[in-house]
Amino acid sequence: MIARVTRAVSTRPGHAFTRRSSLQTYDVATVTLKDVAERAGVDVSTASRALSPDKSSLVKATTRNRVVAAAQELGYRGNIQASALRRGRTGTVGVIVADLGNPFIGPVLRGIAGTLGNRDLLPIMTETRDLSSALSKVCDKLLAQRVDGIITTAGRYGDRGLLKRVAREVPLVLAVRDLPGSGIPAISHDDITGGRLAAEHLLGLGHTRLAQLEGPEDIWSFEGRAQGFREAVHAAGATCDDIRRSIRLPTIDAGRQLATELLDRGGQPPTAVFAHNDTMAIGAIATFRDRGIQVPDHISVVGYNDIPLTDQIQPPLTTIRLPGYELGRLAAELVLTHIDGARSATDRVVMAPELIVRRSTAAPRD
Amino acid sequence: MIARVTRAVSTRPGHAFTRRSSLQTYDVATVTLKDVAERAGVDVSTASRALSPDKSSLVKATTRNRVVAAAQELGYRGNIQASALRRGRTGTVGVIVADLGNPFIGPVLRGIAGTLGNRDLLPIMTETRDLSSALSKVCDKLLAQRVDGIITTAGRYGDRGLLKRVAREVPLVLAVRDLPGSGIPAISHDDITGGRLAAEHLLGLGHTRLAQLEGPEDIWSFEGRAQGFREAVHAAGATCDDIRRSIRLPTIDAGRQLATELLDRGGQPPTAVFAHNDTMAIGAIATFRDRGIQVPDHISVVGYNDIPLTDQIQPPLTTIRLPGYELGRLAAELVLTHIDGARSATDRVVMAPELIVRRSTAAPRD
DNA sequence: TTGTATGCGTTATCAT
DNA sequence: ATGATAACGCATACAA
Repeated sequence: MIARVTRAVSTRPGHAFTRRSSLQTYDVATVTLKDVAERAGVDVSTASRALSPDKSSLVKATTRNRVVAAAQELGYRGNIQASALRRGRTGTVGVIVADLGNPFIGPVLRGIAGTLGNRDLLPIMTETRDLSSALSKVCDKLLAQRVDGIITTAGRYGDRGLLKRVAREVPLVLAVRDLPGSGIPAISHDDITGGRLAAEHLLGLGHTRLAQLEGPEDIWSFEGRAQGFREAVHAAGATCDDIRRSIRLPTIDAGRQLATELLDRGGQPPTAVFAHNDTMAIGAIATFRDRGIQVPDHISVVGYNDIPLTDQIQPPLTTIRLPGYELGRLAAELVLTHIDGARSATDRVVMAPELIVRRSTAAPRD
Repeated sequence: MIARVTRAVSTRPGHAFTRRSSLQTYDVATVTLKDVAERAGVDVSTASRALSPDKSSLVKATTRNRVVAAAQELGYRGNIQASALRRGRTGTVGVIVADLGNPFIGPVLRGIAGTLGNRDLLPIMTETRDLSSALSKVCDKLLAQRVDGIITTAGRYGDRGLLKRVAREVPLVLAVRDLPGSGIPAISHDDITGGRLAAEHLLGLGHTRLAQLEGPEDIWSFEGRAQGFREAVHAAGATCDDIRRSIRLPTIDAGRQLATELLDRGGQPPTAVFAHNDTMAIGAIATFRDRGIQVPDHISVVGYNDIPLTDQIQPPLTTIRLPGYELGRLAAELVLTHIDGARSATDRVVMAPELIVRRSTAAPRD
């Protein structure tokens, strides 16, 4: 009944044997197409055709049924590795994220995984912690795995050369973080407008001394936000204090650091702050609280992303919504069309930001 | 210089050709071991040995260097599919999670990915949304991918049969959610003690009318928490109102629903509530706030997991810490030892919970 | 409609 | 220390 039993040993790969570890015994009794074919009384090629979704029409209904039945009875599961070797498709897509700890990434991953799953592809997940060295290694690994495509949310400007090279080998899609001028397909988000929305909201409330806590340099999303915010503030004749510092990841801790720097800078403190993402905003609020500065009474704070729970913190955070799930979904769809070799009319999608007003912003006191 | 150029066409798999989509051109100029061998002037078998970490000692230093140089120059990247087919190892581990949207899962995934990466394995990620049907499909897919092992955080009691079957085919490790009596290796967490700690904390504050908002049934973690909490409460002679309802995922929304049910139940409301995880706790607090019930003044709330940001919400949440990163790391290490076929003295690790007291709990008013 | 033959890229065995 | 060779499981061009 089982391949392992009816077959000579010779150079058979290790996993095909019943293996014994401490307590566990694995019956990796690999049922192959050959076993199915034998049981159905046909040739492997016929069995292959019968079980292949798009070739099964080439085989007579009755024999097809025999084959399918045999496969069922034996519990046959195609060997994707072998199939991949033969066809040049592995059914996997590499997914590269900068920081798995960022709550923003959950919905994005769900969007990706769900969409890939509908097409029977599986995501291989990797994290770079926003280190270029890690990105390089990770790309190598994914390429060695012969993934059918790659989606990355971890591209910095400095990675442009690397990613362009990767894009020549395999369909590559940038998600969240664009790399303008690279020509690499991207599903991103209009960060400039997002920054502008944040500024206009604060200006509309009457603020004139603003500041922004900038995310890591070298990353398009943050540069766009900075630019949109700064320009809108200056256009209104208000002042904008840019707090930038070489932080690597835009975390709560980074938010605390930048907020501290802002306060320690001396001079008139601003009455409103734009943090380049929600976690940094939360860190900043915590620092303000520690220093006895009330939000929004003494200082207004705007975040970015609208991660889960931002509406539950105190005060609920005013922020710019970035639709993570949808973005992940679109990125996956885009990489799929490229994998299919189809033309895509929409190689660059820029999603619209939306201002979510909650309680962390208010008119200035004076 | 490149395989594609110097080789006859015949039945060559699709991906080996330069492929043209809308704007993009892929040069998947697959450099094979054969190319490297030719360039180095040796046989493929020698090249293989030279490049294999553990066999490279069998080859003379000078030839090894030639091979390595040739590989370098050609940009050779081993084809893992082919290697997998031959050796029976794919270098991938399946990771199954219930809900990618749960912030708790980020650290766990990081622990897993990091540990696997150290050993040059890659995680393949899947989500079940806690649906048994999805789990079954996902296992099939992973098995068809011939993953070297599987780590799952998504096992319910009803999945025991399925998972036991899976465990017979491939090293399987349960993470977070144990399946007592299944004999499947597990890295879990002492949920009973966790529940007890929550109860003792509240009892110690003087509460006598308690309630718990229970997570989905059929899942060990939640059953353990429920049991530990209930027993400790009863042992102290206090009353424990168990709010259970068939929710599927323990989300903010579920927390709201259960809290609403608790309030609408009539009779004396409890003065303290134990929610089976942090997101449910946050939902409950939101509902209480909507109803004008202050936390902790009118009612104390304890959560579970200590997800990121629980210390930033208002009031900062008292909770039971479950060390996600560490747990993921241990799960990955365990699956690695089983993949290596080594015996593991520690097939069942139960991590200790820790009470984190913040501001959402206080003595009852009366 | 089905069978035969071949090769995908790699590694293990055997022989040299 | 190295080379020749076969086989891993599958899918396709071609013949029947």
